[in-house]
Amino acid sequence: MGRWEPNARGRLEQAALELYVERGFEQTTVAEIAERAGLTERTFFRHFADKREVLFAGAGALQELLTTAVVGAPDSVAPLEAVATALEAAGALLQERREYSRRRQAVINANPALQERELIKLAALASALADALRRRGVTDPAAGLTAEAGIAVFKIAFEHWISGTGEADMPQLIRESLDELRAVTAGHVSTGGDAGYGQSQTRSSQARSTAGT
Amino acid sequence: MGRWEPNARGRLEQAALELYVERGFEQTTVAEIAERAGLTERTFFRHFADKREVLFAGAGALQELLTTAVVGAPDSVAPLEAVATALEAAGALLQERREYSRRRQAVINANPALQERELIKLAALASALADALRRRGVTDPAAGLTAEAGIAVFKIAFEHWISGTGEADMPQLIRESLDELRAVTAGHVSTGGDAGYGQSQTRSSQARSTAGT
DNA sequence: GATCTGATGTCAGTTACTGTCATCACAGTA
DNA sequence: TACTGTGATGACAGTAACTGACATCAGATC
Repeated sequence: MGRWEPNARGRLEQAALELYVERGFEQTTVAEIAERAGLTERTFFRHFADKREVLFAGAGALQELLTTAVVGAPDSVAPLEAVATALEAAGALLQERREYSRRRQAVINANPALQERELIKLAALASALADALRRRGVTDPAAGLTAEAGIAVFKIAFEHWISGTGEADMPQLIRESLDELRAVTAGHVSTGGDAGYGQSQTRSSQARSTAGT
Repeated sequence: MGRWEPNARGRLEQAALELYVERGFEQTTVAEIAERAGLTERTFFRHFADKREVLFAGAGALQELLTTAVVGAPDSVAPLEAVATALEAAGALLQERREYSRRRQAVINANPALQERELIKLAALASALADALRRRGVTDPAAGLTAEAGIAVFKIAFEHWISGTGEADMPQLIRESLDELRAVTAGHVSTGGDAGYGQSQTRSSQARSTAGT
């Protein structure tokens, strides 16, 4: 493989995922990844900030998609609904690369250092979503909370999707997860120090049973 | 300082925070921390898994407090309320060490690697909260969503508290943040593919204005 | 064909982190 | 008092992630 073979970055990504699957993340050295891609260790670090980042190259595009969708939603759409619709679109995209997502997530789930990286990417998504909401006129702290709630909904739906047998539909799972969140948070809004207790938890399980297929 | 001075772990924690504040996290070597604590680098790594972990020694106690509070809450209390009450107790605890929290958070906010560690600690808290809820009989996915929602509420409240001038009361901020989440998520629970749009976002800002002091 | 530019290779260096074994303080015990 | 076991620490060598500096090469432009 000559020095100027095309798509060095893509070759590094593929080699890394292969090796992480074959022998695990920690048991793989950057030198090995580079060698399989026909490059040197130094070149790896020119394309990716560190050994973990090679698994998260697509995060930028996802963030772009989400923020564009939120900013572009009609004014009449409520903030959380705008976020939910954007997440559904992202979910539909993920669904097109199901096997890749599975393999990648298996690697991440097997390594805490990779989970840390995933979490900060999700936090960055939440931050970008909050910014997009503010551009829609949503004020703080509602913007931040709506964004965080959206990411929580996505996380739960994604977990369900990735661990399922393959039948589940991501946009639908996201919608169901959102319904569940609404059921779970529905309750008396306190007006001061003393809280409004006494609500049965039957409420959430009832809502869940009606939210399904 | 002799070889067997007491509280080696505590000395390492203090030396690390001092140095991270003085010259920054990345500009501090583990050897320097150990030297200031009167120990060696090797001993540092016997007490802490890595250079970041020294800032998160208290996470275990916090998790203990939260899960105990959730499991011990009366049966009549709704899941999200049980979580909120536990978070208020944790917030009250944090408030007793405000200056320490401030310094520590400033260090974390200045370094992405530390933010990653903080996020995985929060994720662990969410996971522990979800487990505690399941022990109360809450089913999935409500347990996971309620826990994630609780952590989101806490994150927003904590940000507000740490960036404020010093007057704010953590339990109250948590309660207000929860109210805001309830306002933001309140809405039509969809029963299928098409979503119930058309809700004005005025709702959330109105709720916010009434939730304050 | 000369030159410029950007991607890559080479090499030396720092530092986080680990494995291994020696050493020390202290507690118990005869 | 001497002996012994135990746990914490020190000393030292080694691996691998990551960085800085400079050389080199392929292709585009003139």
